[in-house]
Amino acid sequence: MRKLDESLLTHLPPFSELGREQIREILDRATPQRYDTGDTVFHEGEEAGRFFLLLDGYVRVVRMTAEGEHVTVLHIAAGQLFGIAAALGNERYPASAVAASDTIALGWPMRLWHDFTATYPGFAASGYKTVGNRMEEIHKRVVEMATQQVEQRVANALLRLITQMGRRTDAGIEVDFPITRQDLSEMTGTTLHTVSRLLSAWEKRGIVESKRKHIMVREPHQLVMLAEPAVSS
Amino acid sequence: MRKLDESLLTHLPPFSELGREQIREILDRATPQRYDTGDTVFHEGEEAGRFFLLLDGYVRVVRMTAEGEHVTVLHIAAGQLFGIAAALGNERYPASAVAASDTIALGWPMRLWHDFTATYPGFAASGYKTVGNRMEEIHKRVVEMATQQVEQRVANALLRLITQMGRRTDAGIEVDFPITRQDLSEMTGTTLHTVSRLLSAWEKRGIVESKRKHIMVREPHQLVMLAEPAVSS
DNA sequence: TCGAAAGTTTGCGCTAGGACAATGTGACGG
DNA sequence: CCGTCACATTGTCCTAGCGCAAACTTTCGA
Repeated sequence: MRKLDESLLTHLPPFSELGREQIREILDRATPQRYDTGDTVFHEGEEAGRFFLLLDGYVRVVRMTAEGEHVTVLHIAAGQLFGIAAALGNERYPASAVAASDTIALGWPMRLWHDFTATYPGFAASGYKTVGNRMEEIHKRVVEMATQQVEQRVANALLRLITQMGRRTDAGIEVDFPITRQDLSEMTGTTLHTVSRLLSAWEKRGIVESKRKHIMVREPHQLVMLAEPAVSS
Repeated sequence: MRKLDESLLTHLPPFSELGREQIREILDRATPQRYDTGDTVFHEGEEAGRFFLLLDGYVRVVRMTAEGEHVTVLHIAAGQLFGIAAALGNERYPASAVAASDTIALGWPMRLWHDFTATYPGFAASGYKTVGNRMEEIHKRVVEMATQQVEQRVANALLRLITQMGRRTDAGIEVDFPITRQDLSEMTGTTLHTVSRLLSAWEKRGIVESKRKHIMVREPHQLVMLAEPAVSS
């Protein structure tokens, strides 16, 4: 296997303060891994043996209920750490990680988490910042689920997807990985039927455009309007 | 003001590994503070100037929507750290903290967070563990809100309250701080009316017993049954 | 090239639970 | 002791959105 290039990491937050040799050390201990769309990187409840950096693609963080229903907690984009259970004092992964598109990740044995945070300046801070951002995002989810209607939640979910993992095209912004109505319903706590109806309605109004597994937002601003709670006055 | 006694902290996780003198140092830098029921310890969005340890009482972590609705994210019991924004790389508090009962807390300037984590063994780990537990709890909230009916959510919320902050009495387990239907509805994303109806129904069945601002669970096991998703078969 | 599987759309009926409204009741300050 | 306020209960109505069901379409493997 050929050596990984240092440029992979140099500009990423967890490593941006580090020198060439330090990055070399880190890379030499990493195991790169490919995952196809739908592959599971790790399972909820499994012993947290490794932590990861997503180099390319997208990963979905999913929890499953006793009844087998899936709930998507958040999405992770390239450049971010994930599976960092150790940062939170967990022995096991609290949720599953599933590749939302074909992805490449670097993995390290979890015991190195403590080495890395102790040794490399900025690494710990960056990791905790990541945790903080996710905490913030999940808080928002809770508030949304507690206060908003389904249409607003789906609009918000879609807006989040295009801002965080959208691909700009000449016709609008497209979600950068294959996504089904079912996926969107698992992000918003509704059914694929309702999502389908909403997307159909939005498509009629020219706000979105979608083909099987692809969703493109033509009028983000319109979607923002839909995402806001209905004004009564 | 008289000196705080070291025994306040010795057995609490963040400090359990520390010696007498270290605890003394920590206490000497703390500012104790009383809060009456309903007082706000800090506001969402406010600059995160201090972090706290709850010595006695209960604190509610609340977020507010643009429309002024409150959503209770979680509750904190005595012995726990809170307002630890710095642990997550936040400059501002991501939510408000409101005293759910008369409480006493110790506060430290936020810059000491870094000193404490660097200086005192076990302190950092304990703080991150706290964050991890809360993350886990919020995950569960998201899953509940996405998959369960209102009755199940309220039952779950009540179960959580009596396990984490319940007071055993001879007639059952009582929520250990004043709590209204409104409060419970803000924890579960429903209305106070629906909560009232549920509690009335449960009271008729002898599962709970409630007077104004007090809720006692007589039959926790029955409540557990209600908290589980309806079995169809 | 064809069939099956996966994803999507749409119709219809029903109900959980929200909105609105009115009344009841315990607590507390003057 | 009384008035007021905060909290609680309950009834009635109504609709968002789920469950169920059927049909359609795209993709992909044999």
